[in-house]
Amino acid sequence: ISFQYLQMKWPLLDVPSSATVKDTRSPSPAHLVNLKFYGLEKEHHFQFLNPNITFPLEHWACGPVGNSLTHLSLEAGIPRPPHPSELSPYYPLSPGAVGQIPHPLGWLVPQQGQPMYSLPPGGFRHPYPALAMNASMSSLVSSRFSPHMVAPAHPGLPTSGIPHPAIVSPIVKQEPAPPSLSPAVSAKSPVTVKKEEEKKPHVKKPLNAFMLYMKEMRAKVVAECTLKESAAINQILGRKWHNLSREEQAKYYELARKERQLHSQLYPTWSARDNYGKKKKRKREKQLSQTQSQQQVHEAEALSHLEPWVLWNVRALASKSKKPCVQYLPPEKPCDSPASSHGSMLDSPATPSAALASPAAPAATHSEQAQPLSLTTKPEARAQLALHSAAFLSAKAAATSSGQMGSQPPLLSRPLPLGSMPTALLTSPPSFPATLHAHQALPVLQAQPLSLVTKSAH
DNA sequence: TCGCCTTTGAAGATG
DNA sequence: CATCTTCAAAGGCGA
Repeated sequence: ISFQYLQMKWPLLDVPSSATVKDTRSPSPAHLVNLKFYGLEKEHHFQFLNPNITFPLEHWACGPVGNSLTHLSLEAGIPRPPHPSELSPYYPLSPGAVGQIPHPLGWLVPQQGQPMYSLPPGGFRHPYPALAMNASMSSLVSSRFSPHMVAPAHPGLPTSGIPHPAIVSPIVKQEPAPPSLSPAVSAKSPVTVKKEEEKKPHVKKPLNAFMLYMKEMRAKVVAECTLKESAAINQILGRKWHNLSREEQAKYYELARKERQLHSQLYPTWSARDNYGKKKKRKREKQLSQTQSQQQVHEAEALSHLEPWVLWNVRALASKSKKPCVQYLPPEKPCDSPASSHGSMLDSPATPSAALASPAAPAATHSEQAQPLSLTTKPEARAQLALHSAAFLSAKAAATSSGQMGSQPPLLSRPLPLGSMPTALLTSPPSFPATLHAHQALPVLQAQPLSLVTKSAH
């Protein structure tokens, strides 16, 4: 099943011809089924699927009543930004003049109305003099990447002292001459070192493809929704991301790759590790307890004699131990995409090393390279794909809160006869048989609308 | 005021 | 090597 799914979903895998590049989310049977039951966008119908929802979803009026998210529909009406190679009004110089580091996100500018990498009030001196500078480069670097991590090619150049948006440390912002720009001091006391450590600017991680997508689309989604909560918006964006065509996603993967590339050039010594612990988190605790809960589930599942619905209850209990949180959206339609983290196994672009190893390939072929779909997809991932169903996703949504499931094996690994499940539990069944197709499962779901989806409801 | 929520992806950490 | 954890953005919300 999983093999067929992959083939349907990713024809390029076996036939990497250009003809197959288009419409990669092409009509697998599951898609057709989804379209049949969910409409062109699953999101259109969530209200019908979840008639009893009483939480935030209620005031989730995005656009005209009845439309819900209709016009959030991806392909419908949301203009795609021009490819970097197309742009330019905002960045007059040719990419080649940008020190071989063209602004990877320049096309976002006209989209957002304001530059993604905007110049701070008062302007900004280019922090990376080694690079040829123009408006494009300047705006890029000025927005997110701290200049202070970069060893100046011309140390003598005056510093403006203008704060950099990407620099988190307020101390550094007020520093006329950041430590890293100062001449090396041969001997420093531990105190001094520590002090400078604290002053060390916080260079943020480069945005990944999804983050770039969110950044671009958030405003649109927010504009069309009354709901402003980012958590909700992000759920929408997550789904929209999955609904993007492979080519559209490829754009963002490519941009992200360029971001990383640029980032690594700007901050050769920077490591993601540098930012570890920058955010104070209690999340750690929560995730640990979540892991423990998952462990309980697995332990229970190890008891193979348990009926599936018993296992489901076990899972429900495990989920209770988590902090209540709201799911703003109904479960995702089945097989719409691999979904979630494990979906990334399919959707992800080339590995960083591969991506970096191969410089920007011609657009035509690059999109193929940019999202190669894992020929190396792991067996368990394929199994997960095969087992995905609307119900499972529902269960997943209810039982997880932070992507833990993304790396977990499917909770149910054997076919589950629907008849064996208590009717009440059908409101949120753990899974359908792997052999049961979505079009078989969905009517059941509709007949028995999924129960609600706030985790706090339990 | 701080951290959580929520999403995906990249990368470091861990076993 | 596989899995887990953290952090990128965003803004409302609760403590």
